[in-house]
Amino acid sequence: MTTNSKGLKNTVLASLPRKEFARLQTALEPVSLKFGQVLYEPGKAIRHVYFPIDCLISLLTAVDKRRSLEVGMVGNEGMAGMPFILGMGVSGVRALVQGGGEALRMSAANFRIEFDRNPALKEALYRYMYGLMTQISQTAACNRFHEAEPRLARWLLMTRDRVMSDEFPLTHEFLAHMLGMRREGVTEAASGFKRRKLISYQRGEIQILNLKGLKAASCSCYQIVEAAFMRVQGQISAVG
Amino acid sequence: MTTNSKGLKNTVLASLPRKEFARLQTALEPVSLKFGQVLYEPGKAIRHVYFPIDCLISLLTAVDKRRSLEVGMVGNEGMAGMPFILGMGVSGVRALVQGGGEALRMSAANFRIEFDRNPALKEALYRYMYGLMTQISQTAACNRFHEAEPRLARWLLMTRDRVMSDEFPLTHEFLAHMLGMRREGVTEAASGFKRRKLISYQRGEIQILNLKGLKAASCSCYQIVEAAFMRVQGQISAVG
DNA sequence: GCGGCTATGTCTGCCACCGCACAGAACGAT
DNA sequence: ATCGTTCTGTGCGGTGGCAGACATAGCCGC
Repeated sequence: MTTNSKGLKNTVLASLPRKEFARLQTALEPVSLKFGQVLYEPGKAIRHVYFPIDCLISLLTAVDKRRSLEVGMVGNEGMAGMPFILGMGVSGVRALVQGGGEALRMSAANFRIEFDRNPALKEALYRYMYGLMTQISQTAACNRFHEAEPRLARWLLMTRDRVMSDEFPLTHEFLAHMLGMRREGVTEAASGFKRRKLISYQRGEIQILNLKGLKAASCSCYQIVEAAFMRVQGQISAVG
Repeated sequence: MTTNSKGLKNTVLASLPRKEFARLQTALEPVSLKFGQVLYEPGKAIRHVYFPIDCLISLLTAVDKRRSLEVGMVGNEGMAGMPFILGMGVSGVRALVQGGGEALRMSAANFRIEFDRNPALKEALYRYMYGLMTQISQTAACNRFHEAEPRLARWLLMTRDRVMSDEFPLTHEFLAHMLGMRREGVTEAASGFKRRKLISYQRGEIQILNLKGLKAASCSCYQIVEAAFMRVQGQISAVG
């Protein structure tokens, strides 16, 4: 039930002791999320929390009608609906399904109950929260300092890690919204990668051809963020 | 004990029921923080948590030797050492005293104990965490999209709100590190404000002359962030 | 009151990215 | 097959902010 048809699973849920997970399970409901679906809107109430299995959810902050920026990415390493673990019922950001796939969801009411009486879940989610904070902080700096190409590369790599596939549907327009730049800028950066045979794409389908090359083209922020998640997942607790 | 000589106080502590605060108090220790002091380094253990009273702590992410960016600001509305409430003992960011002043601090060990058995403190801090997340997300977008002048204005306003004074020590060099830009860029933006009589400054002392004008010169991110903190402070809980 | 240090002012070239405009190309619907 | 739509490619002028180099001006210690 944690795993989908391909044997993938949500690592937060997978980290729970069997007994604690068993209690959760009855309240979890498998759902299939579709590309473009909007899960949360800023200022609006959160109805469900989502544990991605092989889908990908983007957290976006908008500054005006046209311009937005992705501040966080939620894949199978985490959960969407973090305000809830802080006792808040409304989202501060827009949550958008950026890669379609399966997830497990739970109603807000059920989650509140389960979260309160499931210490292992609590700990796992608080630790994930720390990783998410690190990710947000790092991407903030990245988006400020680094140029289009490295940022695009980082983004593709992080997406790949979360959807567990070298190929995913994605238009330049969409990428522009994520990276906080113009569609033309994305085209330029992407066509550079295409020419160098790092990726290929056509009409909304992107494929990673040369993983190593893409990593070399990305900024160090990629490693930093991924390392941060590794760290929070790996250990029992960093508190001495 | 929550209040300093000028009657200012830390709002997190002030929000606690008298009884719960009383228990905390024995473990709290008043300290005077000096400008430039470094409280946390990324990857290093956190020894104390800090509840600012009239000082200001900056949370910074560095991308290389020269370039850094402020991702969060902690004043008397919050606490420094948030990883601790997530069960982590190391900081992900650099914490720097940006405005000298008084604070109450508690050792990591004591905080862990108090935090665990003080539900009111827990709730207040989790709610503050939500506000901090909003702040970080918003400044991420702001730092990406908005120009030097509005960003500088926003930063001065946010600082003013937290140090509770229209005047504070601050060099252009320092501001540059906060805003993720060059010292020369800060000089240019600041001299524009000076010419327009919004601020005045000389050798590391900045003074706000025209608050309204400065607000008009800042971007909307200022209101958005401040409104977010108002919201988390004002209510019992946003969960229905 | 001199020399050194730190803070601020200004200039010159440069470049990544923006805004806009438009052209081609792939796909879907009828 | 044709048309409209969506996606991608590419050009052009403009500009904010970069890098670096200096010049000036307060402040400090001796």
